[in-house]
Amino acid sequence: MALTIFNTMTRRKEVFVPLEEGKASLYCCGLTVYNYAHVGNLRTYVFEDILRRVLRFNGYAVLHVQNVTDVGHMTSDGDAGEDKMQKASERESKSPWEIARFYEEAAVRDYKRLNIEIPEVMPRATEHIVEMIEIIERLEKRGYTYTTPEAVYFDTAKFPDYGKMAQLRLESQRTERDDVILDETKRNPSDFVLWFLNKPTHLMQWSSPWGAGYPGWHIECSAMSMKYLGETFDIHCGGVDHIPVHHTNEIAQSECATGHLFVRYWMHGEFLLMGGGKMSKSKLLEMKEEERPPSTLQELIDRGYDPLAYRYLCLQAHYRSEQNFTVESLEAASTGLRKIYATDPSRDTLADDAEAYAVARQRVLDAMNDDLAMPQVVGILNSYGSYRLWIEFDAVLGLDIALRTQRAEEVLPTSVQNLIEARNAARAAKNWSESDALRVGLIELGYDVADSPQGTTVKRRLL
RNA sequence: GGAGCCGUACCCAAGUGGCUAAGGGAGCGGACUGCAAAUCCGCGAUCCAUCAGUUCGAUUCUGAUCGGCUCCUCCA
Repeated sequence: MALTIFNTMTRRKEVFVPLEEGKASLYCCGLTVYNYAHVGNLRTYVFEDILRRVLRFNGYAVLHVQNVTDVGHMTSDGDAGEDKMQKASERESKSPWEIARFYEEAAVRDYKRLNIEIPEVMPRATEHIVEMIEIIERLEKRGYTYTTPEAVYFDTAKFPDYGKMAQLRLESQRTERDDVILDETKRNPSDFVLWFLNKPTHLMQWSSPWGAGYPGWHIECSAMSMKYLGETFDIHCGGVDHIPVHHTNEIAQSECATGHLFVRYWMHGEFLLMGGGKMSKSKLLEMKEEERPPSTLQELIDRGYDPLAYRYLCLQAHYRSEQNFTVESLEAASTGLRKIYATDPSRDTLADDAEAYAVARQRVLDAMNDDLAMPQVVGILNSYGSYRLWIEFDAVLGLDIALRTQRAEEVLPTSVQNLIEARNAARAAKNWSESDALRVGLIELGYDVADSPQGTTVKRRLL
């Protein structure tokens, strides 16, 4: 089965045909570096990692770009909102640049722990101001902009296809809510900022043809994606929340600047839910201690979970479905992954039957290529329980199966050996209380103890 | 006010107009063990929120109702 992916633009599954044979260009809206990535962010990055691995499994050379948003932007298009970079900067008494680097490094660390492959290019917004200005100039030349004392705006009325992907009906988009601050200098509510002007309190400032200021939020993705992937490229990813605003605006400014198609396939990852809704600080605080799932990868690790258990959990829900994240589901994933690691290569009957193996392999491949149906992939793999099959598809799953199963062969430290000897002696003497106490000691050190007719085996716990 | 999504066993979660509604975890039964843990084997929804309708036949299509969520505002 040819690789098929769901394109948000057409709302249909489409066969993936790249622009250039054998190559796949991929841009993922990425890191905002004013705080640690939370597990919800990470779910989306895991999805994108699976996508790049599936593309490669299908033989494509992948060029994957993920931006680093290190410019803070105002919450609203006006001047009244809070800027998250600036806020973090004040909170931690560091410059915005230091904040950005710090959290960028933290994110890369999370990536590695989750076996998320580092994208080939991770451009920083602050290092591409020139490219952004160039695009705004192109837009200006073509008559798509207007300038007020507040900012240079994109005039959405000039782009008839505006809001096409999000299926926005602009006439009914007029917000009724009073918590949204409107910028009175805008011509249309949907117009958005390309370049902010006259914001003296903003810490990051650059000079531009329109005056000192800083870029609007959306322009960085247009500038950096086109710089590294070309004016038209294959796949653009992000969270579903980006569909109505961010990606809608990216399409508008990119296509108006170049005059042709920006992205061929749009893919969006759904949200991770906590406590029945999108995760938020207030919601987390409302939850009881024992029911509150970890919200960052570090917290997850501190609470004794393996990062790959979280990755495995992500694989068990489809990327286009919301996923409930609970302590219980994380526990379940953890146990499930441990059992995968316990798969016995010597009992792999499927591996010896070439025909049956080919059938099984094809089933998995078909599921994987059907819009990344990873829950089905995992389901099929679990039902076969074939070590060889797990290993082959671990190239996509990224669960370190070969590595972890081999680790069980390692030599035990002498302190552990001594405990085992002592316990064996106690067992020979049928001194069960002593034997049990020694076993507790071994378990506390992180070892599994198993007594069988063939003797006692002790293995380090993997998860 | 507008747009859209979802509701499958105790939990997480696939799926299909009609063969036995995946898979995982928990639970239960058994094997193993001195007892355990781990592991292995077996069991689990006559039913897919509710109510109508379309259909020879619907969990899967349509409509309504109830419940939950998301977006329209920075957001994965």
